[in-house]
Amino acid sequence: MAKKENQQAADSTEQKIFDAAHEVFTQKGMDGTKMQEIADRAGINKALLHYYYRTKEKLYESVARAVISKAIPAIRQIIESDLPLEEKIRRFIETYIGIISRNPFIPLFIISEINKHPERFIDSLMPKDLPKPAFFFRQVEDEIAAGRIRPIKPQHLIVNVISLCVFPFVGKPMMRILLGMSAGEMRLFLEERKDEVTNFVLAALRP
Amino acid sequence: MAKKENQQAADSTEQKIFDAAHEVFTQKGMDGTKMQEIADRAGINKALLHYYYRTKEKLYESVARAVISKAIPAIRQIIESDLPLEEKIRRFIETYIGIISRNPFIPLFIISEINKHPERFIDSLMPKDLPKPAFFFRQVEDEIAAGRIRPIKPQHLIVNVISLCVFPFVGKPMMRILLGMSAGEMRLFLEERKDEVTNFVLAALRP
DNA sequence: GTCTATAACTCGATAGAC
DNA sequence: GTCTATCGAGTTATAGAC
Repeated sequence: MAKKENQQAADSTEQKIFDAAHEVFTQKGMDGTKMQEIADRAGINKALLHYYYRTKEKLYESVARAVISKAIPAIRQIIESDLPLEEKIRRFIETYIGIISRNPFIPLFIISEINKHPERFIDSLMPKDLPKPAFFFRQVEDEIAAGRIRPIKPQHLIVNVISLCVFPFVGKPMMRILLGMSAGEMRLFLEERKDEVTNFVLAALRP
Repeated sequence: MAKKENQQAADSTEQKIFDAAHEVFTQKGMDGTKMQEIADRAGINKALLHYYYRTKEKLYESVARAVISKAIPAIRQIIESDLPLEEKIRRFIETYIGIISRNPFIPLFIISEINKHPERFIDSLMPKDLPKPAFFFRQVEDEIAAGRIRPIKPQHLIVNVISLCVFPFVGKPMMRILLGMSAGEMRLFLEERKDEVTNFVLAALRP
């Protein structure tokens, strides 16, 4: 199992704090998180948190930065690759849903925190190497011009794909209630999403 | 303009408090909201908040209950109607995106708060008259059997439609950054979603 | 009903012993 | 490095005058 890159050994105090903070912050957000809860989960006391990370703010930033910079590169690589469009869409969906399944709290964390502090994210937490969708857009337009897919604005296509991948995880509790599913049924249902989203998107693109 | 149903006249103190609380709670959530800010926005002082709603918790519950019970009936009506499937999908998307456009903070509020306090929602805030998707499911299966639409699990169809409607609004700031849009461009882009989602879904359903 | 003043409490942060 | 104890700022909640 991989360690957090620029962190200490997995069971150092600093790492235990970081892991505990990661868990609590991503589930409860900045405001909802208490330093006491992080300390409890790390099996130490509050004073130590401040010894390693001077303030709650700094600990939060450390977590947020790690979360964001971990989420982006995989996506970027696919978006900017020169795979043919259909294969690119397949891999994007496969990879994206895979990441979210393994980190189900991350999307809502990012969305909530961007909404609450847009400046902080844009100014200091946003990585500089965002995916550049320009090439992907040209690719879509070429396929449309060649009559191989139905006309659609590339921006809408990308937003549609992301929506179909992310939202069912973000809105899981809502969906469960609406569809009347048990926790187990919901898990199975979400596992089907890779195939479902791929089929749905490719079907929508047929000329 | 309609008044909140079971509330006092629109400019009574109690109503002013409720409206202010509605605005702040839906944008900042339970934890992010300060009673002082609600008091300021209502043009009164903190003590009065406690006079009308004994605790912050009770005020929050009052708002949350109103938000949820307002969001559901319009949807329910369409889902359970006996319109033909295509028309039902058209109206659902039209209505749903319309509601969200006019109340852009509501979806994220509901999603965040369900995730933070699932028990509270399910136990005490969920209305009893949830939309019953059973009839809609049968309708989808009939269309598939008749060969009029491509085979798809009805549960996935409904989740797909909701995802396409809701997520772009919830993830607006993220989408703006990714697509490099100005606030104005984003507004126009979201206005196109009614048509885009309708076309996309109906295209995906072609046999 | 509405206000001012303040009590009671929560929580991030620090001091200081070991 | 780690702990206990405590401070101090900020918030919810109440007491009491008008």
